[in-house]
Amino acid sequence: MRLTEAEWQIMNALWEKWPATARQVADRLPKDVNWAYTTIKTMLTRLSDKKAVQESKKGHVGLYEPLLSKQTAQRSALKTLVNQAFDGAFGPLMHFLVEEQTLTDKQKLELVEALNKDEQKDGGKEQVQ
Amino acid sequence: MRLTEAEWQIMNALWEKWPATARQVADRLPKDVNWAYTTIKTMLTRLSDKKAVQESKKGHVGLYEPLLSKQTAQRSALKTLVNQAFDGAFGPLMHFLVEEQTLTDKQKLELVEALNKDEQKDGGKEQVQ
DNA sequence: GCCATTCTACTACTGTTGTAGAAGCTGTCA
DNA sequence: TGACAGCTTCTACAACAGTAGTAGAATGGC
Repeated sequence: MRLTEAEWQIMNALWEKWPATARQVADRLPKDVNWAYTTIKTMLTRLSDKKAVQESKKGHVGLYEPLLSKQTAQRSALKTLVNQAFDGAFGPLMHFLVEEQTLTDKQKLELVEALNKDEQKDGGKEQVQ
Repeated sequence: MRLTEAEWQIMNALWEKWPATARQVADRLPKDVNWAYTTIKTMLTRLSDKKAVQESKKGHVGLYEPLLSKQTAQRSALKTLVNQAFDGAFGPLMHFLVEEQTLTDKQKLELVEALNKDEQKDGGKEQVQ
């Protein structure tokens, strides 16, 4: 499932807490996103057409909830990125992240920690320090 | 600079080796990309309009070369992804990469190695370029 | 010199995305 | 009971993305 930029905004707002009405979604959008209410409705309808969200009615008011999980969407966005920009392999992406002034030292530290935790989980071999 | 999916294909072919003619770009596209020659020309022209490539003439034949580096394009694609899908922070992306069955053990190893190398580099004195 | 091939420039069509106005329901409060 | 607030559906439309046809200029082989 492919989300457009605007759709990500909506979905992010929805993932935050759901079910939600269109109004609630609107209220949760970043302040710099100044869309008309109808714009949000349109987006939600389109997302519903794409089966990324599900709409139900409480009275005459629409309630929305995600059908697509954030994780799944992230996974597929990442896959698209890797395919189109990093020769289809994670290696180059990793390389890029580590080498290309993209990560702060703090982030590198976090990454090392995450990896260590992961290694332990996996059965604990050598540690990174 | 924002590249569309089709534009990535073209740019990838161009980054491979340049300057290149439209024909050469066409020949380098993945086999499953079956675009008419004119489609590639159109793309190259659009990329030239966007200043992502530069066109020059050798006789009446166009020669193309990238103005936008792959690295820069990667960086900005990554930034967009992180902003839209990972709450604008690299932490969640890292977390995702490490935790979500995305990385093979081999990739993790590579990553650890890259990080270690990087630490050494950063830990020492200034770099000579 | 002429024809087939190969380029180039220009134009066009289609679908998708971003954005929103208009107008019609419904519940509520004075 | 009627005015209003707030919701909904419908409709629109411009910009962009993907894709390619057409026509004319240049080139190369014979």
